[in-house]
Amino acid sequence: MNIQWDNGTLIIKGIEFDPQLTLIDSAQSFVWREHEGRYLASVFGEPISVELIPGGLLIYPVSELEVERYITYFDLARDYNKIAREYEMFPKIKQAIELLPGLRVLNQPTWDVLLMFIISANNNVARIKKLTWLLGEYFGEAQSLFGITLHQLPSPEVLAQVQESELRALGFGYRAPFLIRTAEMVRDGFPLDELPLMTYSDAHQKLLELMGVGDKVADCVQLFGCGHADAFPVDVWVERLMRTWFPEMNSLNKPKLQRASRELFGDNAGIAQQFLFHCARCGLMEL
DNA sequence: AGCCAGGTTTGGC
DNA sequence: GCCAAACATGGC
Repeated sequence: MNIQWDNGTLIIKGIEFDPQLTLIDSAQSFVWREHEGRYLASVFGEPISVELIPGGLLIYPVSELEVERYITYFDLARDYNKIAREYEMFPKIKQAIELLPGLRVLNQPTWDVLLMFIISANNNVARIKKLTWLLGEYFGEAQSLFGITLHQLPSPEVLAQVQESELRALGFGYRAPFLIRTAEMVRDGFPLDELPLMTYSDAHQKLLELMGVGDKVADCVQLFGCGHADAFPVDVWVERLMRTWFPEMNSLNKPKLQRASRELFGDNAGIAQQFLFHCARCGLMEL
């Protein structure tokens, strides 16, 4: 990986990164949008853009102090080829990783992931995107980059003050009180910032205290927002694919399947999960 | 009309 | 502890 920073522009060469796949299509973040070849979002309280350039990736604006933060956010330091090789004994995983070059597992702010995946419960990707967008548009700070208006997601303090009826009117349905209740808990001291430092199990148990967070949402928050690469979210697609491609899982109920998969796939279970999930959901591998 | 979507909560055993 | 039903919404 070759990193060049000059006056707010960060150029990274020698890595594979597919912004369309990672930021838009893979359903791990719902804040990004594409506009004329650029991918835009408000992250870490400021607007940011990503675009592919010949031989690399251009990120703007980035201060010199933020370079490391964005390397981490886009997970550019992880060696995905090495992970593929380490899954030699699981051909389905190796195959899935090789089918999706440039897909990376983002390391997003914990709070953002928490909001997006409370919304995701028993919901479809198009509507999760729409509702995430509405949350920012109505309650988050507006910002602008290249003439495009972007919105941050609301802070816990702001969201905790929103009326349930207001969220329901926007289409959040029964998730409305979950979002508000969780915002109150985080505002009142729930230790979101400590989760990345905790073990998988400790963080998982802690997250379950939040309203609207069950096993699956907790795993997503840990994988996409706490750096817990060993978290293994089991949604309807992953349950389906595990039962088909790993028939030994068929005798297990969902919680046991989750635990067994996580233990079977080890420290990078969540990385593997993301590739399997996308392959199954988009029909790249036959179920 | 009925089923599905990156499930969680609640209540009954 | 395990299981079923209820829960909002929109697309097909």
